Amino acid sequence: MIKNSHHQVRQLLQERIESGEWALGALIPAEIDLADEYGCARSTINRALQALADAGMLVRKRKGGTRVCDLPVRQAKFAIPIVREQVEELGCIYTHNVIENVLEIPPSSVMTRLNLSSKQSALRLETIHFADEKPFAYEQRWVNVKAVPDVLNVPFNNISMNEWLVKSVPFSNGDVVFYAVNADQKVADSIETEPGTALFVVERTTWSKNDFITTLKLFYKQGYQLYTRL
Amino acid sequence: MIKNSHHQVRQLLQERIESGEWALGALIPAEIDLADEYGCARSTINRALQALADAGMLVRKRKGGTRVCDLPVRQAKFAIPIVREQVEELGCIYTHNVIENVLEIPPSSVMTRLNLSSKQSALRLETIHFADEKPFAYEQRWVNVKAVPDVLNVPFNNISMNEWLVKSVPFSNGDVVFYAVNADQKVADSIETEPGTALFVVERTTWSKNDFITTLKLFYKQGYQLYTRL
DNA sequence: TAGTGGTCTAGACCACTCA
DNA sequence: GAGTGGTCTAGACCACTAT
Repeated sequence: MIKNSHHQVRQLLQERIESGEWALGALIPAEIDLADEYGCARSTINRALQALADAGMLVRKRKGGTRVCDLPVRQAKFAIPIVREQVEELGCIYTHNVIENVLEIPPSSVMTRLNLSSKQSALRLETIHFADEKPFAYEQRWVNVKAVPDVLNVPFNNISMNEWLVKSVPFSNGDVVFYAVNADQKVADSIETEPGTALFVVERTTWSKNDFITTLKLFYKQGYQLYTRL
Repeated sequence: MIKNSHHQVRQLLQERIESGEWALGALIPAEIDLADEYGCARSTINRALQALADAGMLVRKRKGGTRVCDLPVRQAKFAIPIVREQVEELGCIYTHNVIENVLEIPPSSVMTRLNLSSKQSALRLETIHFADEKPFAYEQRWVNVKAVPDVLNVPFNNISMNEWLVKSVPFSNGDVVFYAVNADQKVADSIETEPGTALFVVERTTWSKNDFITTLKLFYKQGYQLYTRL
């Protein structure tokens, strides 16, 4: 009767789903029956089934029972990395260069994103990230100094703004957008490529409780790929 | 002493982390102590802490105790959608047009990805996806017919290959790569744009148990953005 | 070796929702 | 009303690992 562990039970149940023993949308036995079949407590079955439901393989309803998901959704989970870590994972040495660092009134698009009123200024940063002294990515960032006043006193020689913010405002929320864009002259110059080159762009805005912290665009040098697993 | 539910306990604990009450890397009280403090069973605390650890906020070790994660990793989860659903979410009518559908020996790059030996042929498909009759994305796909022989008998007028595969081989694994590319002449023609335009590309390979199923490239029309939440 | 988290159990009660 | 999953509890044992 195999070992009782929710991991093993989960694995066994998953195999029964993948093998097609239970068709898409089909009702599977109730927790008590499975507990009996596998010779374990109901709560062990419950943990396994909840995990499979989290993974999108099952849909559960009280009284309605548990069904195999009829419209399987492939979902991917990936980590939004710090640029330095991406570079170092490639086996390269990371450096960066802050080419702009000014306090000024942002354009209205940024004002909206950071939820600022019209008179407030914000910190504008432009940074080039290097891998082995070759340009890797170009970053345009605005920081809401009202939300993180300390930012004005940090010297960004050894640590990038990205990393400093992650450590100072650790568990913020955010949204992320990925898209492709043709490099304009300015971006092209920054990462030493031709204008018009297709670049992968990440746009990110983060906030914490009620304060908007920062918004940024990150233009990766051509050839960059974001990889993930289903 | 508030209600006992792992959801509520999780929320309360999360607030203590976000507020900075427990610093980055700091040790937090043991499960038993927290159970005592919140007046609930240890297993309730355990569920809450495990959830926070899953979310990347805590790191747990036997005997070592539970610590706030020192290097918070922002992770995002998103669903890999079916193109039809993406189009319909925009409020547009979805149609598609299969412009190629041939059985032939694939190039070696595809052969490797599908784990085929050199003599085996595979199904090559090219599809244009439309939103309100305007091109939305262009798809190049190879299908391993040995893994899904039925595919040869399916008429792809009403259902796209993507959807048929999702339903026929429901819970496959896969990897996904995102990047940007300049449109070549062929792709540009397919989605009615200029060569050189920066396009967002998704490359995906899926497999199930031991069989490789399909590999594809999806070129989205300019302006497409992939959105997600941290 | 001792303290911590990981897990299982048996029983219980409740919330939801289908018929 | 009855059957299902959601959750809590108290107790137990084990696996790991810091000291």
